[in-house]
Amino acid sequence: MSIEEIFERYVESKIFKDREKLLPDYVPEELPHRDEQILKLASILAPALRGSRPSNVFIYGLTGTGKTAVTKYVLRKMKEKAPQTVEYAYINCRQNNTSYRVLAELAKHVGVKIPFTGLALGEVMKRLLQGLERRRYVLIVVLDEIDNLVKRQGDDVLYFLTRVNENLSSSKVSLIGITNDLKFTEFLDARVKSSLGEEELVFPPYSAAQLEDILRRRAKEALHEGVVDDEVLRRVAAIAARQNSDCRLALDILLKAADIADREGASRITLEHVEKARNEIEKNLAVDIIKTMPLHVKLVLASIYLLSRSDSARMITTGLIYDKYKELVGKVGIEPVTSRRVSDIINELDMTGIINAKVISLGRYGRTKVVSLGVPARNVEEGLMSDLILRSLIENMEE
DNA sequence: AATCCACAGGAAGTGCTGGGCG
DNA sequence: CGCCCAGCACTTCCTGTGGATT
Repeated sequence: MSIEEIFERYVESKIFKDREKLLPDYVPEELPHRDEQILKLASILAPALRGSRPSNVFIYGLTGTGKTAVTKYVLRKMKEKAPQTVEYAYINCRQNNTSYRVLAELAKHVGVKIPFTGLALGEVMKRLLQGLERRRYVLIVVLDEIDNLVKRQGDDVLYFLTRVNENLSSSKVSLIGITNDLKFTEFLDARVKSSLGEEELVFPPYSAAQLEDILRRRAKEALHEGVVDDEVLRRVAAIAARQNSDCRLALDILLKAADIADREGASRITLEHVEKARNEIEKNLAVDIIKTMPLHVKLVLASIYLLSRSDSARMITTGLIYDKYKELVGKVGIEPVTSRRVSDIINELDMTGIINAKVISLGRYGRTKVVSLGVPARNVEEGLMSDLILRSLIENMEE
């Protein structure tokens, strides 16, 4: 296929009308099945329109339940209504996962320049305060995936932000904390907890039927007519429903399936396209994470991988992993990290979902963690193989 | 009922990076 | 220039513990 043909095919796609409408950060004009949450959030935040400080809000809900979309949607509407008095700052705490970065990001919204490293935290807070004082508005700060911040750094920043109004006369600050960890508040200082949780909002998962409805509406915007039928939509909805009813995943699969169909030059999306899309998403997720892991993390993962294929009956425990890891490290000729560190690495891997780890007690034979792979072994292999050191290591072991 | 294994995982500290500020 | 800052990857030292075996 020539380059012209590829471009030509893309320009006059038989599948897409407007591909952007399926991208993850697109917020549609209507958010079906979230009316209750929209109205509640709007009524909580409404005082900002008159220039008074709304209550802080805490939003719970699993991934892909529309928390971020609803929040952005409501704030956008408010800003349209009162562009002079209302301002909002959306900060994702997964990307900005340190106290410093969150404050620096916030300062940027207020128009204060903060270098990305070097300053003392207290200094950043001072400058942020000065910046806020120069303004006259209600600033609504959205801290998305806030659990990432608190678990790693503690709640110092939150404490500062909940009390920031005491030091301000012209501007006001409200907080919206979003998390998908329902037990999150346990980590919080009591004062922060009560202040942040002035209002709470829970986002229940979508039902399969609701997912299907959302998909149908979105497909209408993004795809040409007749490209998907109900059977395909139902299938996508069913897959997502099994995964905690994650709507983002549902849209992701639909997009990928549409991409595959488009690339093949098909005129409709079939169940096979959906199946391929699902596999590809699953694979990419794992492979991408593995590729970017630091060396020792890869080595630990390689140990688990090798153990799981050598003796499938044997339970894989921390001690076994550490022995294998030392063996691998020896072959490469680098110094091993301590077992304490490996224990942390196993936990890190567990959090990504690439492995599953569970503490169990073997009675007399101690207390340990049993580990298993959380994704297909070939995906792990593919991820590890992209690293030259790991590649030669694994190929040697297989002989 | 007591013991004791094989770790789990907390606390504190080190050395390094990449940057301030005066 | 010298000193300070935050963050990260890691070490050192440590206390805690579920439950099969004695």
